Amino acid sequence: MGGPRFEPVRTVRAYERVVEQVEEAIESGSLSPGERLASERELMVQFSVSRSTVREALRVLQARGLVRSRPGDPNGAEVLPFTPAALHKSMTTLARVAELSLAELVQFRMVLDSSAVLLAARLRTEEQLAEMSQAVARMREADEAGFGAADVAFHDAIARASGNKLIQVCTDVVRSIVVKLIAEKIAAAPDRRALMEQSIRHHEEVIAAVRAGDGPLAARLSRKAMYDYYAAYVPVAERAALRALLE
Amino acid sequence: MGGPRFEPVRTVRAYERVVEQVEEAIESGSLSPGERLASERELMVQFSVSRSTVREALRVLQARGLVRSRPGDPNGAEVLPFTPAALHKSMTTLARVAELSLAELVQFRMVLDSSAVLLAARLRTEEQLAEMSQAVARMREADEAGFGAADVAFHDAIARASGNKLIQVCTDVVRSIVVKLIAEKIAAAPDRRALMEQSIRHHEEVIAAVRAGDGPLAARLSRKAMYDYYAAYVPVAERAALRALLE
DNA sequence: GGTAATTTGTTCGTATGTATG
DNA sequence: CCATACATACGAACAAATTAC
Repeated sequence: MGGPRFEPVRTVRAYERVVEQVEEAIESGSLSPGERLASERELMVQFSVSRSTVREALRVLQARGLVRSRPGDPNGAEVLPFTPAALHKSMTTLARVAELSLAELVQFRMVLDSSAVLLAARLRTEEQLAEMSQAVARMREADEAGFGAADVAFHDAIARASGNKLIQVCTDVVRSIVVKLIAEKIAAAPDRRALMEQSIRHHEEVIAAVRAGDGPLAARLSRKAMYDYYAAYVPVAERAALRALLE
Repeated sequence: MGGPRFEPVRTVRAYERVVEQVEEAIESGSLSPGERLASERELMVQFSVSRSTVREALRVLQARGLVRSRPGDPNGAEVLPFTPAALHKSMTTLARVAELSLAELVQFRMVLDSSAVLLAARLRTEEQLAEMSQAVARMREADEAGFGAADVAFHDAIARASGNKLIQVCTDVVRSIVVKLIAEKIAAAPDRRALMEQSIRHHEEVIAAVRAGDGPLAARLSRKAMYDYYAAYVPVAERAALRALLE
């Protein structure tokens, strides 16, 4: 005994080796968005594997949102710019199989959004502040269809002003999941118009606090705004967990 | 003109149709973890597609962490219990291709962890409080190798006590990414022992605040603890963004 | 323990629809 | 319109691995 410490061998499939190499090339930047991979027939030569193996690897890379291939394209598969599509997909799956409640999703939004607004109050530029104001202006002038889009633009401006790309991406992903869950309920709300106007007032208060540089106040207002907008769709028993964030 | 409004047709690949059906079965619960899919040869009959198509679909489902297949397994592919592996993968990819800085990752941890602790101060059970104390006790008695594991256990107990599964998963994913980024630096820190003791004191203060039910205090202490532990590894220019969360 | 049967991993060949020039 | 090259999809075959008898 006392010999070399061997490690268990994990048999790694051929297609995985292909995936690893292409993934590494993309994530390290040696393959940039817009560039093309070689054709499948060429890749099978470069990797010394069969066509099927190349294709299985491409399917995995496509599922991860890294490349896209189209039939007939004389160039090979296209390297895609990063999109949070894969993150969105896995978080949606999480929401379904882990049975995330609407309350948990809204609570998560309250946390991220208020944190973004706290940071934005410190770090925002004048341009970003103008974007927020313009978004709210569009919310006021928009019909019920355009309201949602302007609201997204507002929250996205906040998230960008936070200076944290991870907050920005997660905010966007979770927001779209929440909206998809209750879009019809929101559209069918009897007091839709009143809710929209209340939301606009809340947004203006948040902007005022951000402009004044009062991060903690802006964060509190942001949480309150989100609670008032979504609480009606959350079962009564779970609202207490949301209110715990309102102090 | 004035005829029916046709919609653009998105050609959908055969393997995608297979993926959709299996995915729907799993996410809706009609296929549960531990259950088996039919063998590839049977699936090609059920879906009326070739074996290659079945395999491409299985590769995608495997990449999403929903199933696993092993060579020779007389049962088909196994439906897996949910793990955040896919979420972890896509967030790691995000970190690399979007060039997330360590500062952004630590900032995100500060936001999530302090929110979890804020909620935990309200919602924790006595058992969860005991788990936190036990974890800190293990941190004190552990060597430098066991310290990290006990620290993970502490933060996981906090996250679970928050009552929000999304916070719990994201905390875990981002933590592991951060640790992977700077594990060697932490291990090589000259004042490692002092940092560990300081961290233990901070954790005890957080527990005391949670026990007292003072969420805002616990949250502040949590942010301070994380800042003190990680700031040394963050470039000086980016530390200001972290301090913005310390009020 | 050894052998047979079945399954996945992988390869190869072929046909078809599609995009480019 | 045609020729070329491509991705999509199918089917047959062999190797490697696992289970069950």
